[in-house]
Amino acid sequence: MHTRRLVKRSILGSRVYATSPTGDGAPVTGVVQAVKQENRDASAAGPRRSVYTVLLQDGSLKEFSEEEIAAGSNHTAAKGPLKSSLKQSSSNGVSDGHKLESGCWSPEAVEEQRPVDGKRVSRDPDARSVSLLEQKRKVVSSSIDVPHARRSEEEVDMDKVTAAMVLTSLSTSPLVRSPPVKVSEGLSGSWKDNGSAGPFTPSSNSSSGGYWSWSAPSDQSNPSTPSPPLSADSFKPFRVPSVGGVGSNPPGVEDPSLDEQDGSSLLFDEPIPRKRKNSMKVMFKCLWKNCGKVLSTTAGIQRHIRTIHLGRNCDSDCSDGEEDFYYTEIKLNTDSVADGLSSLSPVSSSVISPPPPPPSPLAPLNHQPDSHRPAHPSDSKEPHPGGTTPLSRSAPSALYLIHTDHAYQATAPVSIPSSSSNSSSTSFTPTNSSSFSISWQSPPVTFTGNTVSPTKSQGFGEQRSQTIAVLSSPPRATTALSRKVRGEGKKCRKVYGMENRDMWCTACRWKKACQRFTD
DNA sequence: AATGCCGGGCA
DNA sequence: TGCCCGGCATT
Repeated sequence: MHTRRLVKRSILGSRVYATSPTGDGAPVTGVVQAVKQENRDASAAGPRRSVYTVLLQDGSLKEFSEEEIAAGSNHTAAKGPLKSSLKQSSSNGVSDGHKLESGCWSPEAVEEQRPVDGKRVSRDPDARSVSLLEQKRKVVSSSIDVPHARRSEEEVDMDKVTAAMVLTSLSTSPLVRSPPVKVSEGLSGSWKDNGSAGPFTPSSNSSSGGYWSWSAPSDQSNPSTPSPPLSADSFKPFRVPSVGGVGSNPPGVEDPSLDEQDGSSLLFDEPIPRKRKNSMKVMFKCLWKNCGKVLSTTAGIQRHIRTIHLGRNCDSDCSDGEEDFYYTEIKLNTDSVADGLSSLSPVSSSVISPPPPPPSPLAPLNHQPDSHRPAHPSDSKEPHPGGTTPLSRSAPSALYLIHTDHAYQATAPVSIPSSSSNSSSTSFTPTNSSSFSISWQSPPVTFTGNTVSPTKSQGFGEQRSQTIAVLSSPPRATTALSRKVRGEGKKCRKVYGMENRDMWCTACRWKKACQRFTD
């Protein structure tokens, strides 16, 4: 049966070589559009039993006898109209042995080939009818190409329009200033490739290297490296609805708009629920001893470190990237502390506007060890303004993400007081120059160690992002620090159940942290 | 209540 | 070191 199907497929739509109809003997290529049986179509010029209607390269249809053509291996979609030749065609194999087997088309075979055809093919004993359907199938599939192409163009246009609209709305929105950036970013590749460390360079601030990380807090699984699969996954869902399921669109044309939609969808629709919360501000904190300077741009913080602490005056070009060691990225949820934090950035608080805040996400708090940095002062607790003790807890409010180029930079838990009910703006102040410690007022917060590496986009590939998720909760800081965050994924117990305990990983069997389904 | 897993005990 | 389990935290 398979062979039969192969034969059928090999003839129709196949590229063949034929002697030139002009008579000069020069070989021409064409695509077989139909096969006729000579005894049924006496008008056919073919001397033998089969006549092949071939669509030639110039678009004309010619009929050839078997001897006049040689089948090629390649299937090529027909591009021209074939109606005239369809009616009387019947299906045949390439060789004589196959072509006259009128009964060779078993209903199953036909059904299998045309599962979507509403008509009952199997009822028709006549092979010609069957082959007619086959022909139609070919024609349909081939004729689809044309409309598709047209449609995709329209779609692309629509996408462009949509993208433009989105852009317009976004760019005019006071809350969202970065999307325009994303557009340009999208051209260079999937914006998700930024990972958690992807630098966004606002068009208005490209030189200063303004940086917005749009990564999700929980993107820890792929800290800094691009994740094509992921982006592809998120790509499809949007692509399908927007393009209408039409395949084979010119990628070059379509991608930008797709990125656009994808991006906007990510911004507003949140395809991957837990991964796309980004109502965060990204700040960069100088980790230098006795310097808690917080800037809003990587360039700024780098410059600061380079000039102030490293004593270098040269441009970032001559930087060896050492600055990266001395600052950390702080991501913080802006939902409730945006205002309080705005006072944080002495430099360009205006530059950072709260990203579109989808209601607060799950709050993994990524915590950066600071151990490596020179004489880190932040171990000392910053006297909390409100007189509350560091561990005092009030209403939970926000979560903060602290990103660092190097996870080992920060060992001491950097705690950020979430200003919730009281002292919203005062609780988080780097003013205490000696340390940038923050005290917890809110429940579990997760710091992610992520590569800040603004330089990454500029060719600095050396920074590796390392993500360490540490959960610390104020109430039981001691135990919480040591205890691992409960994994979200399925564990052996869940997967295999108690009855299949022998299938568990050893860790699960020993009631230890699961090693098989790690999060 | 179920689940995940740390800490600790035992062989 | 491998194994097991009490007990706690989290869901």
